[in-house]
Amino acid sequence: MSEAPLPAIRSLPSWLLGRAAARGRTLVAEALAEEDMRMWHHVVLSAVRDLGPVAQADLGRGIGLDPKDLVGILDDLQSADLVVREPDPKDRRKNAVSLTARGARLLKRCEKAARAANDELLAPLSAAEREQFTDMLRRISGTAG
Amino acid sequence: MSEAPLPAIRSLPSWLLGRAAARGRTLVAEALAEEDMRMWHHVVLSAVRDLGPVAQADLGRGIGLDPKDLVGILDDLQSADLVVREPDPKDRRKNAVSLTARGARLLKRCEKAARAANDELLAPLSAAEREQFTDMLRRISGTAG
DNA sequence: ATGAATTCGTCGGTAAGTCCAACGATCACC
DNA sequence: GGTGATCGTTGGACTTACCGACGAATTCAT
Repeated sequence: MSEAPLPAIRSLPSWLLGRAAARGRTLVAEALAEEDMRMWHHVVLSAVRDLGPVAQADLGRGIGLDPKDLVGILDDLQSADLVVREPDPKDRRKNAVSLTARGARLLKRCEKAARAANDELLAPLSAAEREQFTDMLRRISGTAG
Repeated sequence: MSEAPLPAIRSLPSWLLGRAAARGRTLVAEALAEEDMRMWHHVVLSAVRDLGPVAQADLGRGIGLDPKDLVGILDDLQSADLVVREPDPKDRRKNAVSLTARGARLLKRCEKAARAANDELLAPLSAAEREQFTDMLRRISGTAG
C-alpha cells in the first residue's frame, strides 16, 4: 500500500513501456493458455494465415523471430495439425507453410481471446485514446509500415 | 524493405507494446553500456537515491524485482563502490542500503544517457504527444501512483 | 516471558526467451 | 561450372523472470 514515489525511474517512458508490455504479455498469455497456446504460437499462426503459403525464412523475418526458434514453434503447430509444411516445388530449399482447417479455426478463437486481453489491458483508456495510443505505438515500435 | 502487411498481429496493442518495449530496452541498454551499467543496475541505483537508506526487501518491492536477483545487483554495485549495505540498528535483519558519492555521480551520467535514449525512442512523437503517451502508459502499466 | 508466526537476506534451481555460429542442401549468378 | 548466397535445421551461450527453502532476527499472542 505504501507506494513510495520513485519519481526518477517511473517517469522514464522506457521503464513504463517495459512494465506495460509485461502486463500486456501476461494478460495475453493467460488468455491464450485457455486454448493451450503460447504467444509465439498465436503470432506464427496469424502470420501464416496472412502470408498464405510462405517460406519459414520469410515468416521469421515478418514477425521478428529467430529461424531456430521458429522451427520449434512450427514443430509444435504441425504436431497439433494446425499448420502443414510442404516442399516448395519452385525452390526445394524452402518449406511452404500453410494453415490447416483446424489451424484456422483455432486461430479465430485465439484472436478472440487476445482481443479480450487487449481490451482489459487498455481498459483505463477511452476509445479515442486507444486509437491514438496504438497509432503512437506503431510509430515508436519501429515496425516499418 | 519488402514488409508484408500482417494486419492481424500488428494491430494488436499488446504486440506493438512488446515491440516498442524491446526497442526501448535495446536503446537504453546501449546507452547505459557506455557507463558499464545494465538496466537493473541503473534502476536500483535510482531507487536507492529516491528511497534514501532502504531495506533490500522494500527496494525490491518498489521496483518489482525479485529479492534474489536484487542480491546480485547490489553485490555488483557494492563491489564498484556505488552503494553501501550497512546493518540497520533498529532491525538487525535489514540492510540499510545507501548511495555513495561515486554512486550519485555515476547515476547522474546514467540518467543523462537514459534520457537521451528515451528521446531517440520517442523521436517520432511531438512534445505534446510524448506527454500524452507517457500519461497513457502510466495508466496502463498498472503502477499504482 | 515463551512459543508461534512473520519478515529479512541469501542460496538453489527451473523454465522460457533471445541471440549467434555452423552445417548440408539447394539455388542464383557470371 | 564454380562461387557465393539462402534455406531449414541443430547446437549451445546468455539473459531474464520466477518460485521454494533456509537460518537469523523480529513481532505477536498468550
